Amino acid sequence: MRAVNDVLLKKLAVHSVLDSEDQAALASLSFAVRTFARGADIIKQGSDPDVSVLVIEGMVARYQTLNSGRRQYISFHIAGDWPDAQTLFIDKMDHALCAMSDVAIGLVRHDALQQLFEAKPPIGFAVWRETLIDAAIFRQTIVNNSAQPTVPRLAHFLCEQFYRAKAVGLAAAMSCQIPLNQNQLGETLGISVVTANRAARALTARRLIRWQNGVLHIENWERLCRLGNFNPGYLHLKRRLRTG
Amino acid sequence: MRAVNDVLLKKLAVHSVLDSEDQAALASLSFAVRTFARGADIIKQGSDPDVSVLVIEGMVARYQTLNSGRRQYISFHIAGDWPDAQTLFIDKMDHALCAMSDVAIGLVRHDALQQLFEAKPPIGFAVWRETLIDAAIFRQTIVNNSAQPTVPRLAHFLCEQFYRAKAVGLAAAMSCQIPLNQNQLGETLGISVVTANRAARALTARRLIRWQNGVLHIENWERLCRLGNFNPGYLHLKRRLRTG
DNA sequence: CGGAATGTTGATATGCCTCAACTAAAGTGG
DNA sequence: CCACTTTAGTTGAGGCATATCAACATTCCG
Repeated sequence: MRAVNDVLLKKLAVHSVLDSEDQAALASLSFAVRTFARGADIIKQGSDPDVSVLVIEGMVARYQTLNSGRRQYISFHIAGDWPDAQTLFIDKMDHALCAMSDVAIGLVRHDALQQLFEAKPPIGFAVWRETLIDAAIFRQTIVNNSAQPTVPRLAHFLCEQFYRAKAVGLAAAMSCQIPLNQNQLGETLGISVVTANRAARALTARRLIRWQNGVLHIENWERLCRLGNFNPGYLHLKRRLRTG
Repeated sequence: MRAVNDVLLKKLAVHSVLDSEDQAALASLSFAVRTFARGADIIKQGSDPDVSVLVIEGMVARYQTLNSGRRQYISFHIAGDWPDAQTLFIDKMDHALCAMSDVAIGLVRHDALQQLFEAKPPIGFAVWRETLIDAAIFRQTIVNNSAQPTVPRLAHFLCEQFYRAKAVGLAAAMSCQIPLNQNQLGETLGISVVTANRAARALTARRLIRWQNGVLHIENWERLCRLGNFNPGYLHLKRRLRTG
């Protein structure tokens, strides 16, 4: 397993520039490492956590449960992501956090973070920036789930996951891990399982992807992006990635 | 027209606690005031603004334009809101900002803000908190637009708009301004104009609302909330509001 | 007065949902 | 090791909610 502070530094470096003093301060943050099995809840909706979660390994997701019992997944997070920097200045969780695969996470106390941000504003700005990129991803999800038919919607979703994995070095040349089953996929895109299945088959039939056992292979990146109207600008990376 | 800094102070006070020194620092921020006519673009998608926008009067919206030409509205903002605190640490606008009604806005330079945040971290935290609440609203919009049928979806949208207006003193006992036409409503909820019309008629027919000329009257708050599965927790106000 | 923007309604088409059955793969316990 | 159950994926059929098309009503504004 990679060292916690390492994961964090590397991730922030993708988006922000920190001097060596700031980096040292970051490295001195103390994290408690915990693991969760696939499917487990990490933070429950309605709770009031005093710690923040950093993903070290695996994939975690935010979701909400509706009165009908249906779940709606909101976003997915991989190593280096900080899914509840979102909750730093917020009292009560308006959603839950769960493990999509077996995961390792680092926990750091909110008050320790707040002290660090007061002492080193640039670090606070870097983390703030992370939360703003998160928000940009939410906005894009609103657009994708509200305004695209199912097949482009799935295409866009896959493009985003792959591109983000690539950006932090977690993707192979043309493949990455997306450990969702088709039921969860439906609850992500706001469609039924059957429609999720048919959308996935449609992309496979057109030879744009292969997707088995939680591993996505992209067969035609160019066309997949075009079909999904995917344009990575909203991810606000410092530079375009090479995608084969 | 209300004084710019006044609007800002009052809004932050709804969510955060600032001491008198911080308040003084905030009051000293200098804003350039500008007005826009209904329908005008305030910031274009793809631009790289060096100023931040504070809404002083009227309603502004974020939206994206799809390749098909269809617009998807993402969020709406009223006096006191800071719609692009979201873009403070972000280079390029991934969406546009437009005026839904005639509006007045205050502009403040990014670098002035950043200096203020370095000098007075609590102010930065308060604004950060604002952006996190914005993000919470985005999350809820994902859930609403992805997982609710059209009539509850509209109900939820109206509940949110009214509740937010109420929270900052911009709503009458049981009514507030929602200056959208039915075309824009459709582009907000991800449905066609016709369906938007029928959803609005359905709520009217059930005597839950009246909605004319951009003014929404709520006839039965209780039932509207229940129908829309609206629970205001995600707005993260310090206390529940009295809603008659 | 005429034209544009907006709201309303009906008819038809269609994309997606639900229901249901079946296959395949992966545990699990005797 | 094999029978059994569970989980996940796949496919077809029929129904329903929403989109599209089209016409008309209403209001606003020049």
